[in-house]
Amino acid sequence: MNNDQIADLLEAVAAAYQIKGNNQFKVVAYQKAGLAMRRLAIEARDFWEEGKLEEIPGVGISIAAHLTELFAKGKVPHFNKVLKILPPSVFKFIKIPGVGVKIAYKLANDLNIKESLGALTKLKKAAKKGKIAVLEGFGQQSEKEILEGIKKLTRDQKRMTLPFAWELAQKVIKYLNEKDENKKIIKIEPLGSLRRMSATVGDVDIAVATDDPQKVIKRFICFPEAKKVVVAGKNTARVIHRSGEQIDLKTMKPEAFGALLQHFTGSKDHNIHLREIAQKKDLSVSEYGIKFKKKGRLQLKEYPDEQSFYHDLGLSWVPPELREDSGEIEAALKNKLPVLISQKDIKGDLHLHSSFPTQSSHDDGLSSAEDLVTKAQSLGYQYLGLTEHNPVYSQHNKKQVIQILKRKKDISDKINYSRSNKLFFFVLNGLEIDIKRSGELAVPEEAFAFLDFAIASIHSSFKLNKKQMTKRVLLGLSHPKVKILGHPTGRKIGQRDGYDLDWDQIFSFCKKNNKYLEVNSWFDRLDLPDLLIRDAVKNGVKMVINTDAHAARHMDNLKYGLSQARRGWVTTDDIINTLSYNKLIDLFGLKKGGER
DNA sequence: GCCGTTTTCGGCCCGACTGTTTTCAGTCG
Repeated sequence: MNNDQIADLLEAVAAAYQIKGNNQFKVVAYQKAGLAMRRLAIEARDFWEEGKLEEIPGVGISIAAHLTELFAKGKVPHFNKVLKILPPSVFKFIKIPGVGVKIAYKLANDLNIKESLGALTKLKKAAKKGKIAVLEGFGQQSEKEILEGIKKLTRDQKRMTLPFAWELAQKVIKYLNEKDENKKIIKIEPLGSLRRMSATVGDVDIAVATDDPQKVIKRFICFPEAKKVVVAGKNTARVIHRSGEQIDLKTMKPEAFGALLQHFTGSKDHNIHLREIAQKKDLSVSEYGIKFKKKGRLQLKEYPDEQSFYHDLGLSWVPPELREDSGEIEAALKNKLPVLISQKDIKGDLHLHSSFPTQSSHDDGLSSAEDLVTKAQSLGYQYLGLTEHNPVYSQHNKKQVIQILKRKKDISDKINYSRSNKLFFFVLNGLEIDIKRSGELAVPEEAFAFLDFAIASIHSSFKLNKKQMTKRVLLGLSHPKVKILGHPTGRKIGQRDGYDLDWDQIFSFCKKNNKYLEVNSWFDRLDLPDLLIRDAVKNGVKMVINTDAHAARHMDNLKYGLSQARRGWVTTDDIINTLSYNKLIDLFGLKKGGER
């Protein structure tokens, strides 16, 4: 059983306890334990094998005992007994927005829809026949909302990738700022998972600090790419973008903007933890500010910015990317938050595809090597790595591959030696090489002489089991010229999960042999994922943040990989492309002496 | 059921919204 399945189980038990009317805190405890499972980057089974289940936050003596039974025997009779009271359809119903466990349970029983299969269709039918409105506790309105909820559910199941949401938000912000002749917008910021730079985003939420909310809202609902205005209220508005995505705007007077920004940035768990801390100090926190007890009465204090808000709770300001309640609050209380990496620390991009034709089975890039260099210089970099795909191995013999790579090397040599050294810019000649199913690299040994370094990546046979896949990756990484494991999990957001790897083995191999895990910035990869980045940091494994650009303009995407690194608590020291050119080639064993 | 630099017992986040209600329960973020 993997972590997500265990989370499903624990949450189902929580739901059953809720229906049974058990202690609500017991219910919450199971929900928390479920969430903790979803957050683990390492399998809970591994914790069990090491006897460390109780080290998972939210897992205590009792749940640990149940999980132990689960791993040892494959089932937990106690859970099965508890779950018997819940018809399987309930778990379909609670996915409908506006329907929680209680309502789902009532619908399942009163309408006699117990099976999971076809449950939503049956519910829809019942609603259309007016069978819900007549149930006790329901009415016309709730029936209508359930119908709309089902519709929304089918539409909403796909979350946006971070880059899509980010660019949409920037468009709205730019539009609002451009038309703001009277400077009504004092501050404007994205909110929620978007501001926290989570890899996927549900809705685009934007906050504006202003003294004239009506003017801003009037402007907002005229956004040319909006196809529908849902609501335009006094302080908030909602439109539907032509892509179908929802965009919310929230306004607040500048004096109180800090608490609003903080509250709606979340995460929910971060906020809950903050309020627990506040409570112990006899304070009460909300989106309006902090209430202090004064002479027995509560008095609200407002905050123009987040810094002063966090300060009054005894914390240093927490970067949004860290606000997941995964240790950042404890660190902020001790003023020991890490200094996160930022764009200015990046000295080069080591995963770029130029238009040089390597006769690969994958895509060539669209921009010439020279154009990539120009772009890199405009970004303030000192170097870049040209890493086109290897020539397709089934259609080239050794000699042909070497010829292609020789011509490829000429291009970087020409750039490196034809320019004035005063420019202080260098091209590393690399290659992105497929790791074949067997673990072999897809280029002949002799070809490596023409390369400065290589990235090894998996582009096929994703379904090997964990043991085979780990062996394959480690074999691929073991060549001395291979320095980087490209997009290490192989996930494609919204399309496929990553393949199964034994991360403990990968981490210790990388650390021992100076191999570097890539944080790939491509929009639907964002790979390594944030949780694994955090684990890599904890294990002392160094990484490289690359764009995998197939055109010069894609080199601007580095911010997305960077954001995932920040979510993984990454500092400059953890990332090798923050090194100067000389230090980098030293690390790669390429010290050439002389002017380079 | 979990958790602890005031606690191993006694607590456990806050406010808004909504619909079906006669004073509130359920859901959401």
